[in-house]
Parts: sequence; C-alpha cells; structure tokens
Amino acid sequence: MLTIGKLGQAAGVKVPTIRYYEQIGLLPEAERSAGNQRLYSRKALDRLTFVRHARELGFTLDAIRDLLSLSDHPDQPCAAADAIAKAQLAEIEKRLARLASLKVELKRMVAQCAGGSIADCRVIEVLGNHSLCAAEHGPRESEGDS
Amino acid sequence: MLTIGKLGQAAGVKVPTIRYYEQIGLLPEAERSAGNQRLYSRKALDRLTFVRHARELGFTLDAIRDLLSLSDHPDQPCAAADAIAKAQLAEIEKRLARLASLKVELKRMVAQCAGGSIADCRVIEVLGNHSLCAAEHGPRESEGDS
DNA sequence: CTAATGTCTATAGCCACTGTAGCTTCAAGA
DNA sequence: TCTTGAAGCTACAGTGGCTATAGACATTAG
Repeated sequence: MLTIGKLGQAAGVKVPTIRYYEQIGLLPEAERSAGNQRLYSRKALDRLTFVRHARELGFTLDAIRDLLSLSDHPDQPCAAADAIAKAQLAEIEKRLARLASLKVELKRMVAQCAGGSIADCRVIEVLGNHSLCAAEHGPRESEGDS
Repeated sequence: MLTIGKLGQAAGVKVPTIRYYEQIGLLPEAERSAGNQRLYSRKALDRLTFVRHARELGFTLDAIRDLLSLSDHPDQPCAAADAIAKAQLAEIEKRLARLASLKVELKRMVAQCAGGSIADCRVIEVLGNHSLCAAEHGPRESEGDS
C-alpha cells in the first residue's frame, strides 16, 4: 500500500491532482489508514498511470472516463475505445494543421521586422490589418490552445 | 459610432467577449450613449481587430496587452514587439513538435487495433503501459493544448 | 521526544471566455 | 403613437484541468 505521495511519484502525477481526480470521480475513493490518510494499491497505480498517459496524449478527462469504464469491461468489443482514440487523433490533426499555418504567418511576420521603430513594425502592422495575412484560419472552432 | 453588437460583428468578436476585454482593462472603457449603451469609434474597431487577430495567432492576453501598449508608442524601436512575436513563434514550434509526436503514437495505437475485444485492445494496453510508447514526450511543461 | 516532513480538508485562483437571469433601451412596423 | 422584439445593460456562475494557500493532524527519522 502506497501513500498518496509515493503514488504520485510512481505515476508522475502531483498529489493535489490525484485528490482532484478522486473528487471528480475519475478515480474511486481511496482506502484510508487509521489516521485517515489515503492508501493505494498496485491496481490504483496502474489506473493512475493510465490516466496520466492518456492526458499526455491529450485526451480530455471525459474521454478518459470513458476509456476507463471500457477497460473495466474487457469482454466487450473494442470498437468504442478505437472510436475514442480515432476522434482524439482527428482532433490532434486539426490542431496540428492550425498550428502549422500559424507558424507560417508568425515566421513571415518576424522575418519582416527590419528592426526599425514601432511605426514601421511589421509585427504590429500585420496584427492590425488582416489583409496582410498569408493564411486563412478557417472558421473559429475552439482554437484556444494551451 | 458603433454599438457593441455592430462592433462585434465587424471585428469577429462576441459581444460578451468585448465586455470582458473592457472589464480586464485590455480595452479602454467605452463611451456611453444617453441610454448607457456602449459606443465605439473606428479606432476602437481597429484595436479590437488587432486583439482578435493576435488571439488567433495564439498570443496570450498579457502578450497582447504589451503589444497594444507598444503600438500606442510608435516612436520607440520595435525590438520589444519583435521579441514578443519571436517568443510566440517559439511557443508554437514547441507545441507543434509535441503534437506531432502525439500524433505518431496515436496513429500507431489506432492502427494496431484489430477490432477484437477490449481485453486485446492495443489502445487500452498502450495507455496502461508506458513502455509500449514509441515517442518520448519530454518533460511535462504546460502541454494542455486547446 | 522532538522536529521535519507528509497528509488532511476546504477554499480560492488561474486563463479566456461563455452562459444565465432579470432588467432597460432602442428601432421598426402597424 | 403604440407596440413588439431585438439588442443592450449588470452581476454573477460555470467551464476544464488543475494549482496554491491556510491551518490542522499524522507519520517518521534522529
């Protein structure tokens, strides 16, 4: 049995984050020691590692909740898990495309800065005048990265 | 003079967002009509367009605040604006690299799904077992895109 | 036994908005 | 002129995914 700190270290997740996951029902309530401290089994570590890894891959907590409940029923077909992963892949590809076009535009902007005064600064100018953009950004979607 | 709705349409920014920008001091307080409704000048439209465009490029509101104050002093050298844009570019390149490696791993995961049952599902398996990863994700940073 | 570290709860804050409720103001049509 | 419906107003709560703080209790090493 691990205390929350050891668990966090082992899984690479911060302690408050573990408590947060429990609070929102992503992890089951932990057993408690005589002194009311959380105790975790090896299985709990696996589960948390799964969560961390999925988070690293950009899955939302909701998607992870679904994946966890799927992995709790290993006899069912894996089409649902596959679908979640595919949706995630599509999301990431969308973001990649968007970031790539932002990068092009930013590069252009930065490259054109001749080091003069603000009045002649392309950075400021391009930001103020959309018609100077290279790329079309397409419709708005969520786009608030990070 | 434009009402807030027209301004929003013209700049491509939602009305509550404009009020929010005013509230946090990113935009100056708007003039008011006799009936207490906000009125905006052409200049305000330019400023808001600048903000929207910078947001689309992924600048934080703090960075935009700096850029705006730079553009309010056009006689100074543009090194600062250039630095902000370069920092933003570096950020975006980091995110691009990260997303690209996530994409590789997700693709591998999805490709290996043979359509069997959860018990054999690579998606679930890979998520649970870090040693099955292809890519190294590097240290944690912010990584919470979109 | 003591001191340092770890854990507990509860609560607030972060970013950049978005949504809600309940009101007032305005512009256009009958 | 009156009415109706859209658009505006304020204030506040909620989103996602944590992170930080405060003050009390538990555990462990020396």
